[in-house]
Amino acid sequence: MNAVQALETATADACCAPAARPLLGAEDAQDRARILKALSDPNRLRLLSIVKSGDGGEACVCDLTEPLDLGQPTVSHHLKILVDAGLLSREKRGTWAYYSLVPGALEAASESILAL
Amino acid sequence: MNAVQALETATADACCAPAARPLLGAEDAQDRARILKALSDPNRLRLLSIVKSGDGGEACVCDLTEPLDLGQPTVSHHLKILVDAGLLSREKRGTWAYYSLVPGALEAASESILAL
DNA sequence: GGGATTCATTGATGATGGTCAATATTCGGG
DNA sequence: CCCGAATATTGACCATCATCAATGAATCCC
Repeated sequence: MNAVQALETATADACCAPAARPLLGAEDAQDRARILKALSDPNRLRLLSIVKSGDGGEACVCDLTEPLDLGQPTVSHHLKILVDAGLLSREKRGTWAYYSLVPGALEAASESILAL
Repeated sequence: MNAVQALETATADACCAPAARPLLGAEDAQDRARILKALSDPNRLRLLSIVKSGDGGEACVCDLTEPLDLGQPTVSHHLKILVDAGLLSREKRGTWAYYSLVPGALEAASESILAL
């Protein structure tokens, strides 16, 4: 289970609870912070933006290296962080690796802020 | 102008643009990342949660130190980060400092994720 | 099969961040 | 005016992070 999946189960649990004493539990907070940390880098935000608006909702690494003015290893590193956070999914077709948004992941992250 | 205010003007500019080449500009990305970075720590999320649910929508430092199991200087440090990010506001009454949510700030942060 | 291409991984480095102990500051009360 | 309480600030320490150069792994094409 990746980070976004953990987040969704956690927020589902919290939806009907009458807000006990520690309003936001330590574990829940850690789950949410994990996702938000992946979103807290400007280059990663731009990566998500490019992927989201890419043709077919996807983009390969070669499309992402140039507009960010970063080295290819650095871009791969950021993409890995986004995949590990459950925000992006990776599909390898031939020599190329195509990244696309995980459906609902950004909405879940957004909700984790509103539902504090 | 704090970080949330900069974020609001930036997203307002982007709302009607036909999405030029660099879909999310470097400066806009940096503004959004600044807010999200303030939200990317579990203890700060819990601080926001406690403040939001506090009596009158506010809480003083003495109410925040114990439930987080952190030292008082650390809590003050986190609160300063949240204030600088434009998420919390500080009002000193007597010896106590009361923190409260800046209206619309969480909603703006949430939107900065959805509007990638 | 060999070379070229695309991407991931490793290792290193400088910068940033979270935490605490100690100290400073500000304010109310006697 | 001085004392105690609440909070902020400073300095230090260790961990994490963003980045790059170099290398490795997988795939396609001739």
